[in-house]
Amino acid sequence: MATIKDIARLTGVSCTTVSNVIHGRTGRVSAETIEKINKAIEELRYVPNMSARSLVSNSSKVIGMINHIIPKNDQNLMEDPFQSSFLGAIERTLRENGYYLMLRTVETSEELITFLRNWNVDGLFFTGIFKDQFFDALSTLKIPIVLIDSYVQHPNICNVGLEDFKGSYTATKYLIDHGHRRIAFASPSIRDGGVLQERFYGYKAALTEHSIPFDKKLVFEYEMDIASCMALASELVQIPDITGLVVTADVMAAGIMAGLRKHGKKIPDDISIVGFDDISLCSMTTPTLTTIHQDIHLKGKIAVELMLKKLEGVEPEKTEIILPTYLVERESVRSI
Amino acid sequence: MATIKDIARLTGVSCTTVSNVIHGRTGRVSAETIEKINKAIEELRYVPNMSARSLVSNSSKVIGMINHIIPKNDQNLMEDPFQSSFLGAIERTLRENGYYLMLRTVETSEELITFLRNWNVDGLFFTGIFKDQFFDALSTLKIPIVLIDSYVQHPNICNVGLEDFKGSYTATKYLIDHGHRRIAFASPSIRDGGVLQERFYGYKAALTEHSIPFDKKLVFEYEMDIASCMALASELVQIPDITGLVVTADVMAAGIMAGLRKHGKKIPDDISIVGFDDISLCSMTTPTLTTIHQDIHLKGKIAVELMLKKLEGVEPEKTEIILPTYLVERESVRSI
DNA sequence: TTGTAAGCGTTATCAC
DNA sequence: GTGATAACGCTTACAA
Repeated sequence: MATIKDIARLTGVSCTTVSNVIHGRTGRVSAETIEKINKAIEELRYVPNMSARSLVSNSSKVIGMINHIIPKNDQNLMEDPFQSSFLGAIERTLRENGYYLMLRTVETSEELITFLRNWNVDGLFFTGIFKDQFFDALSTLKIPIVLIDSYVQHPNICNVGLEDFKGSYTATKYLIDHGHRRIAFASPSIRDGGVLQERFYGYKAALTEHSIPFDKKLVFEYEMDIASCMALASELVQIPDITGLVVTADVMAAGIMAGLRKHGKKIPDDISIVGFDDISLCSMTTPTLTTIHQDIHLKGKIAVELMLKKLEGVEPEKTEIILPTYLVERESVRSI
Repeated sequence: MATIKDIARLTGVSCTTVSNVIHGRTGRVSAETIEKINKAIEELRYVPNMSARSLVSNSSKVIGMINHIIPKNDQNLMEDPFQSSFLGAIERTLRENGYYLMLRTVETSEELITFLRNWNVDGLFFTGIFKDQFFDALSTLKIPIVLIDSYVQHPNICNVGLEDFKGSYTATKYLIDHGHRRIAFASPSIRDGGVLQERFYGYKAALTEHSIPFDKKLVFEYEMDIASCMALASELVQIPDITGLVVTADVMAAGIMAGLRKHGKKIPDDISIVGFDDISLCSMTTPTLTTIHQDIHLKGKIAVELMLKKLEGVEPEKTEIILPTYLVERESVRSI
C-alpha cells in the first residue's frame, strides 16, 4: 500500500522527483537521489496504482478483448467464447509490454462505448466483425482497434486475417482434382462480409473454374455444435450423389464425420471431406482429416504487434495482414 | 466524457446529490431532482469513471482470472490457457453483476501481488493450484479467492471441484467389471495435491479393491499434446498384456487412440479406453469414447456464485463444492 | 433535502 | 536538480 508520497517522505524528496525517477526521467536527478529512491521503492514494495495513473493520464494500459454477441447465436459463441490458444498468445505479449487484458462481452455498441469509458480502455481487439451498425459505431472510436478475421475496411482499423478465399478454393480444387464433381459446402451461418462468406466464395470459384455448376442444395448452413452436425449429416445422406464435402471448420468436419458414420457412411470411401483450421483434432479423427492449415498463434502475435505499434502512435506500414493458408494432406479424401 | 460535475452543473445541484442518485441513495432526494438528474445522465451520456471510483473506494470491481504458469510446463498451459467455455460462463455472470474480468498470467507470487495492487483487484479465480509456496502467498491475501480444481484447503478460500477420486475409481471399476485386469493409467504429470493425483488414487483404489496388484510400469505420465500422446501410444504397445486404459482427459485419450491406431491396434478390441471430462470430442472419435462426465458450465456458474457471495461479504455456507461425475457409456470399452 | 470540501494516488506545469 | 501545487473524477463526512 505504499504510495509515491511514502517514498517521498522516506527519502526526503518530493513526489515529483519520485515520479520522475519511476518514469526514468532521470535527466535532471542526481545519481544519489535516484539510488535512494530506488532503494525505498524496493523496501516499501511500492507498486503503482493504475487507477490513479489512469485518472490523470486518460489512458489506462487496459486492452479490451471484445466478444461481440449477436442475440441469435450467443449460445454458440459461449461455447468457444474467445478462441483460447489465441487469447493466451495475446495476453502474453501484451503483458510483456506493460498492458493488461480485459475480457468483455457486449451486445450493442452502447455497451461497448460504456465499457471503454468506464476504464479509459486504450485499445481493442475484436474477432469476426461484420459490416453492420455495430461496426459503424466502432469506426468512430479513436483508440487503436485490431480486427481479427473480419472483412471490413476502415482507414484507422487494422485487420489480421487469413487467405480465406484461397484456402477454401484450394480445398475445393483438391477435391475436384481427385475426381469429385458433386461437392457440398458445410458452414455455420454465412453472414455478409464475413470470413465464412469468403470461404464460400472460394468454394464457388473453384467450382466455376472447373465448369461445375453451383448447386444451392449442396450448401448446408448449420451451427457447429455436435447436435447440429449430426442433423447436418442426416441431411447430407439424403443426397446420395454427393462425394465430396468442404467444411469451414475442423470441429464441424469432425462432427459431421461422426454423424455420417452413424448413417453407415464410410469416409473417405463414400464421402471425402476437407476441413479448415488444422487443429490438433485433425490427427485424432478416423480417418485423419485433410484440412486447410492456419497458424493461429502467429495470428495472435501479429495482432498484438499491430496493436502495440498503434499504441505507440506509429502507424503500421501495413494495416491489413493476410496470413497464408495451405492444404495439409491426410486421409479423409480419396480419388474417384 | 461527461462527469458528475457536468451533470451537477446542468441540473443545478451539487455533485453529492448526483452521486447519491447514481448510487440509488435516493432516500433524501426529492423526486423531481432525481428525475432531472436521470434525464441529464441520459442526455450527457454519463458513464462512471471506474478509475476514479476505484481510487477513492479501494475497490475496483475487477476480478482477476489468474493463469499460474510454472516454468516447466508453461508451453502446455498456453495451448489451452484458460479453459475457454468456462471463461465464457464466468465473464457472463460477473458482468451481469457489475464486475469486470481481467486475464492475467503470473509466474511468481510477487507478480500476482503486484497485479492485485496495480488495480485494487476485488477477487481472484484460479485453476489448478498446488500446495506450494505460491499457494502460501495466496492464503495471506484478504480478497475473495475461488479455486477451481484444486486440492488445497484454507479457511478463507473457496473451492469448486469434482469427484475426481470417484470419477477415476468408477472408470477403473468399469474396466474391471468388463473383465480387464491389466489396466494402465495415462495422465499429464501428476503433482502432489493436485487433481490428477486424486484421479490416480481413484484408479489405484479400484485396483486394490479388486485385488489387482498395482504395477508402476502401467502408469504413463506424458503431456497432453498430440506428439506426446503418440509417444505414449508407442510405449503402450510395448506392454502387450495391457487391455484397458484409464486416461485423465478426453483430449489425451483421443490422442492416444490415434497413436494406437497408427500401431495397428484396434479399439476397443485390443485396448479398451475410458476418458475423463466428456467434451464433445467424445462423440467424434472412432470409436466414440466412454468417459467420465463433468459439467464444466455448472462449475463456472458455481464458482462465480461463490465469488459473488464473498464479494458481498456473505460467507457462503459451503466453501467447498464438489460436483458429481458419472460414467457415460460409449463404444471404447469391450468385455473380455 | 441539498451543498461544501477534503482526499484517493498520480502526473505535469512551473517556479525556484 | 528539486519542489509546490493543481488537476484528474469520484465519494463521503460533515454542514447547512
